[in-house]
Amino acid sequence: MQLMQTKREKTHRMVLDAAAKLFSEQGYHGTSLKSIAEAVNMQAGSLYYHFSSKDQLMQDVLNKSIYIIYSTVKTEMNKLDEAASFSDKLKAAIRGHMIAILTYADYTSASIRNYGQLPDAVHYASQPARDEYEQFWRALFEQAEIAGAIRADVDKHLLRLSIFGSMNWSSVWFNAQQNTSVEALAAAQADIFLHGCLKQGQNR
Amino acid sequence: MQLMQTKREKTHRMVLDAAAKLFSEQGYHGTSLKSIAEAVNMQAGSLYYHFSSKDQLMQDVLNKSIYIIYSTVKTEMNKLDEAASFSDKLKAAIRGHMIAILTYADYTSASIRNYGQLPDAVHYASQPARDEYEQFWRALFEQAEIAGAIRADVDKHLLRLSIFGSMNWSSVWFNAQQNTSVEALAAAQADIFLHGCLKQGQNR
DNA sequence: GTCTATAACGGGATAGAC
DNA sequence: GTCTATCCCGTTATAGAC
Repeated sequence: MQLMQTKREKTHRMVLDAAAKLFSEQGYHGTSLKSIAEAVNMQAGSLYYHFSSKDQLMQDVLNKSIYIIYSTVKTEMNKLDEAASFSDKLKAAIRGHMIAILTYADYTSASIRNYGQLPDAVHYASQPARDEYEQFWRALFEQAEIAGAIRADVDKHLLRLSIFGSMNWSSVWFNAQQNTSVEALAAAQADIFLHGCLKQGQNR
Repeated sequence: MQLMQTKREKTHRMVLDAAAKLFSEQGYHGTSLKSIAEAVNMQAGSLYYHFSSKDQLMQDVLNKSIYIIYSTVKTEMNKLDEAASFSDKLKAAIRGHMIAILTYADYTSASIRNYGQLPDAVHYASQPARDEYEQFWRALFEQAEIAGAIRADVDKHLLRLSIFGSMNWSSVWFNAQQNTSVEALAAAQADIFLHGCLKQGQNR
């Protein structure tokens, strides 16, 4: 086991962190290699010792972002015992996704905010990992439907996309919010999607 | 009243339409004036007869996008009679926002997807209009709270942001979905936020 | 109104010194 | 490993012809 990082590995990581931050703030095309290099006190040309191209850099940010999100969600799901209800599972999945998104905001928001605006090659290279994660969510709602946990007239497909939209959009506004914990936020998100906002038995 | 458009006005609009489409697909920084000009069979230099700069072009796209969304929402709200419940109002507001977003997808998605990735001057110039629209939604939920329509333990602020996230994210995935009408989609969105997805009285 | 030509600049990427 | 120097290309914007 090799916990000590070589200088090469440390710098590699610092560059990737800086790239993620700038890609998330200014977009892929709005970020120059020079600005990434400046963020780590280097010259632009030096980056090529660590990365073969700007595309490669973005690629690595994307892959890391998807890995962080999916593995955090898996961790939260694994905390559940076998008798967990659909509500518990959805809450855990949302908690994992939100923790990942808001804790590793540079990576995940770089991924989310540049989605669909990247060179085709970069986009396609990250598609398989994205699909695999999406498949996890599809399965979650399919199981819930089979178990009879969700209303029959709710479109599962739309429900999933709605939840994704809410969660992902939080990476845009979260910085402004210092008062709420990520855990509380995730719980409140889940509550809205599980029970809606109307007062019980009320329709006004 | 002047319905006839001059050639100048027609071309101006065609250029703006092309810019909105490309800004939405490739982002502000990823879009060159040359590609906008090509989309309307012109040379890049000729655009400057109609617009003073690339920033100005983006500025106009943003303003038009916000105007379209807010005015469509107002139109839907005005269709309600005075006795309308909070449910009716929320449904109408969501319907208006969704109709605007999905019908004028080039403009609205150019605005949504480039949010926070634009030059400061461009961003700030559109802030007042954005704030005004946000204020409409804030007021909607404040009235609902006073009227006792929403659960006391629901965070109004988060609820609004969640709904915005869901709606805005739909501009990312909607192209893939040809089977559902915008009206039906909006109604389903509203239903999820009003009533949640759980089967009544169920918590599994 | 639109064209062509061009100025002025910044971008990604490479080569070789150290 | 990082630097400097440089190549080559695309970008925004302007000027003047038509």
